[in-house]
Amino acid sequence: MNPFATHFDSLEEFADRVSEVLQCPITIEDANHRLIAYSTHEHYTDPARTATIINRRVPEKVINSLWREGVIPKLLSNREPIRVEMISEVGLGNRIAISIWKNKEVLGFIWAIEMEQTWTEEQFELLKQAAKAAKNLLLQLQIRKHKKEERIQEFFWKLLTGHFSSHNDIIQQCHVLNIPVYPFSSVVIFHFKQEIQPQVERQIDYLLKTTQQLAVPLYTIDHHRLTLLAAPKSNANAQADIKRFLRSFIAQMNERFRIEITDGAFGSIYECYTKIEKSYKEAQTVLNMKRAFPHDLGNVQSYQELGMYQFFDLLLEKKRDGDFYNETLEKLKQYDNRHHASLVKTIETFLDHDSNVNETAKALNIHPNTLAYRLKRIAEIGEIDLHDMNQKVKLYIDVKLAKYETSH
Amino acid sequence: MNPFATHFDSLEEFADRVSEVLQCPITIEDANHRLIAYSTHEHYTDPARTATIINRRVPEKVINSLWREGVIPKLLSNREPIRVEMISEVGLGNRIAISIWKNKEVLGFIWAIEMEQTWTEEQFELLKQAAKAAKNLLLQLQIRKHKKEERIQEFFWKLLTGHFSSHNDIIQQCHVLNIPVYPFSSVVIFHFKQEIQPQVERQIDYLLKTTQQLAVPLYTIDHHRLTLLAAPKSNANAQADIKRFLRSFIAQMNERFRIEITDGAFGSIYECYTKIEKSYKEAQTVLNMKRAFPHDLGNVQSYQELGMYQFFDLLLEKKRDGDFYNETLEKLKQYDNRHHASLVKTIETFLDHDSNVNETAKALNIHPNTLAYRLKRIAEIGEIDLHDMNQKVKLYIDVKLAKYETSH
DNA sequence: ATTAGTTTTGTGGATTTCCACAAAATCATG
DNA sequence: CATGATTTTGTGGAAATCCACAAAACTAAT
Repeated sequence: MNPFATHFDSLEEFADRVSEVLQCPITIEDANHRLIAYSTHEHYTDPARTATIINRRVPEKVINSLWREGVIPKLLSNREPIRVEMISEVGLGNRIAISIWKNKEVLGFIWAIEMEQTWTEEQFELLKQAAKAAKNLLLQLQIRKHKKEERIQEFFWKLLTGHFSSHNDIIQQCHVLNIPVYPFSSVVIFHFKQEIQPQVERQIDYLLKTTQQLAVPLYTIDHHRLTLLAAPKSNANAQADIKRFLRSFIAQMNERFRIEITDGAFGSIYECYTKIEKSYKEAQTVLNMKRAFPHDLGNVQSYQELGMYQFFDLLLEKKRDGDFYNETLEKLKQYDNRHHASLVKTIETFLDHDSNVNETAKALNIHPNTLAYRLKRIAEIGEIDLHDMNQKVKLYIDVKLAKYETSH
Repeated sequence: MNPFATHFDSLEEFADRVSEVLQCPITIEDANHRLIAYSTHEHYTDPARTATIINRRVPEKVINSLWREGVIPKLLSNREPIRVEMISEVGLGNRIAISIWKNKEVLGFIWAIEMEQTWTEEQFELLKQAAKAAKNLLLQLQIRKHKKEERIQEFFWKLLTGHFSSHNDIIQQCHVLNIPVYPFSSVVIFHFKQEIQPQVERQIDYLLKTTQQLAVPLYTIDHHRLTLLAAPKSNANAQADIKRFLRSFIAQMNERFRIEITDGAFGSIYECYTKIEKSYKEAQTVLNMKRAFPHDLGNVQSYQELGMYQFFDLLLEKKRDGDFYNETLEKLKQYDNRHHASLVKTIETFLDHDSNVNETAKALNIHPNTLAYRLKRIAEIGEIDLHDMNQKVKLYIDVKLAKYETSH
């Protein structure tokens, strides 16, 4: 006899019924640990549950603990209820949990708190039945969500490609689509090693929905790329917050799902939503430049950090028009060719290392005096004063620009 | 009785007649020391005269000597014949010279060599008569020249403004207009302190026609500016040759005529005549940048030396579009405003002096440790690594660009 | 192979730069 | 004007950079 084989008007009603049957507080989450429903009978409740109910989602540090303890991996691979030992650092009491399945996909979880008495075999059996019953209720939710999701996707692409010209129009649309609005935002792009498969999409969704480092009101997936709108909490260290998010997102995708992300980048942080297009372009520029200069821009992620490479596309265009002939560089190249030397490589490395002789010598595996000699020759042959910032800047840009041109 | 009161078919005939009458070699030059005619009777001839005849103009070093000795100034202010002592360093024998006048303008000169016998009063008188007779002959020459000059002016402006698209068309036009063609050329612009008056135009013409450091096939004058096409002799040190020309032209205008030239600049050196337009634009860019950055570009003359400022117009355009927001710079500016400090000035000077602490401290009149402290603060406040070339370059450009923007 | 010219590496000392610490001066603010 | 924070200047020693000189290695010709 199944106590859940009746019709429920809402998921709340269902949660209350499960709670009644099992005599303990019940929480139902979706696959991304968003709160879907919770029982309201008066029972003891642990701090983790309270926090979950208040924020309408499970706190990130709780999720992280559960991953570390192997609880969530077990739930994702196993249809049986499992007992979860107390994790007092994050306020989690003794729990019983079970995942809700549809075919091979996890739709959500039911969490129970194990009260004074240890659960009987019968109680475990009842929880399994509850999980089966929850499946249909969750499916209905999902269908409603999918329809909305499509409209949101289209809206996001319009934002990215600069389809709107008024900030207020955008805000209004957000309200209609129930997209939260934040004061500051930046476009983030991740480049994945493999093309992103539907299963990975769910994993991405999972991480984005569970992260609380910053808000991700919108995201979209396209081939190898995940593009999202990131809203840092404060403006003060927004830059740093986004960087931290990038790092942890890449790490978690790898640790939890063995998905490799080759690269991540983000554009400037803007207040006006019409600037999302610009931020998107900037993020793309960062990715392009990182591909062209993997060595130079290895740990650059933001458009700000891109420095002089910000305007390389502009310069390349002019260079293609035949401008920017650099006499010094041409003379050095010529010398390199005629005497198969490597003056250009030498000056590039020297400038890469902030004109520091020792560091450069190490990087080139040559004696510091050798470097000094070469620099003397470079100054002579290229007719350049290596203590003149303007000349050095021009030469540095031209060297890198020449590389950029051939890398295209 | 005037022995020159007859009709002469050519100036050569006239020169021979003067030579006959005075019993010595005669050379007639225009106001720019170009050879107009010379006598062919067999007499002793000094090396200076030989060289003049072969090159069809007086060698520059001879002209320079004559200026230094005060001979030419005297000829330009005085209608009497004068005796010129031998200047053996430049191969000049004992000479008698007189200027040819029309109203208040000197049209040219007659030079005689004083042979063994010292000239009599009568001979001086005959030379004066010859000078008067030469006037009409020279005037006819001038009229022919003026007409041609107008067509050449128009042609030069067309070249400067990119009116022609084929190199060969241009060369052909040059042949028609009798303009010599050179393998390499660059556009030079001089900016004069005062608007250029007709009298100064003649002085410019004089210097340009007499210089032999490089060829000046074309030039034009417009308000404060003299624009000319300079053809260096060799390609090897063309850059240096043009620089030398600039320096000496400015010096000579000042020394000889008390005319002040505020600035001079030149574009890249091109082979193809269609690139004259580009060289002209480049020279203009140099002048504009020098006006905006007098301190930074004090002794820059060529487009090559302009370095990174070459593309400032391009960058400014983008900056006006709202790109190139530099977080570091904004933070420093903000700090400067709030605490009326001078971090921006400090970092600018530091970068101006190639990141050299001691030099910068001297330039700012502060203790090196003060500078070190400020640099530490700059790194903290601007969140910049002052050993990262890329970041430094970006900051340097943005600092200068901000100045450029306000200077407009 | 020889040879002159160029490049690399090594050595040692003069000079400069860098840092840590501290005192003095200045500034902001109640 | 008292106070604490920030900035400037001073001192001295460790570390690094620079430079001159020379030997060795290498190259490109004859």
